[in-house]
Amino acid sequence: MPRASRSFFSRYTPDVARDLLGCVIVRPLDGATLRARIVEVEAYRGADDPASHAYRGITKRTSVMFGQPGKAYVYFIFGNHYCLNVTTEVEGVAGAVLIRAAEPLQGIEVMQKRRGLSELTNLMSGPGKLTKAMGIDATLNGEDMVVSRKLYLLAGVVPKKIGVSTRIGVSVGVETEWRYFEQGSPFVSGARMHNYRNRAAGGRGVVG
DNA sequence: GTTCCGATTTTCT
DNA sequence: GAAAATCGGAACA
Repeated sequence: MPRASRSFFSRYTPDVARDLLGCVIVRPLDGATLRARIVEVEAYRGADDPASHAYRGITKRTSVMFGQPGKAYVYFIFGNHYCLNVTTEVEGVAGAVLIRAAEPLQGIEVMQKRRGLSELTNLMSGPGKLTKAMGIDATLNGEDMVVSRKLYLLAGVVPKKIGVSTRIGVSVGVETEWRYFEQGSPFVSGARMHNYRNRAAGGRGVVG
């Protein structure tokens, strides 16, 4: 499979998010090549999306979201965790897709060692877990995934059954259903029950 | 099984 | 100074 191209990312963010399902993250690390298939994502935009970091415009942190599409946007959260996004939309327009969960494919022993546990369904079932398993941190912020050798994406086949729901862990923009996941996959984020309870109960629809 | 809670630090107001 | 696109562990049932 070829890499996802610049034009793939240079589109309306929710569309890119949905099409990223089934794509493969590649991360050479510790003498191995880690690979994982994306099963859960969320879209974030700009001025029209109060849940987005870019809602209030360009800052030092969000400048990557306004730049060229196809770049890694990595940020640090809650004192412990990194989250991996890929930028979208044409240059000058804010957008990014948060990679929330993936299915381990290759380099599994390295991931297990990094995470300190062996259960496959718990290795990358959440944005913080995924970055820890793949050794992704702030040094990769701004990395161009269209050409990088450290971190990139291979085009994949979008799953037949895609679930849609509201985004997890946000306190504003809670009614916007921009979370997409492979329905029935055991690798999606278990996401605390209380995150779903008053919302979309794990998704309600099939799109695509 | 579910629910609650604290860690820890960057970024922006 | 407050909030944050989270996680793992502890408590309880």
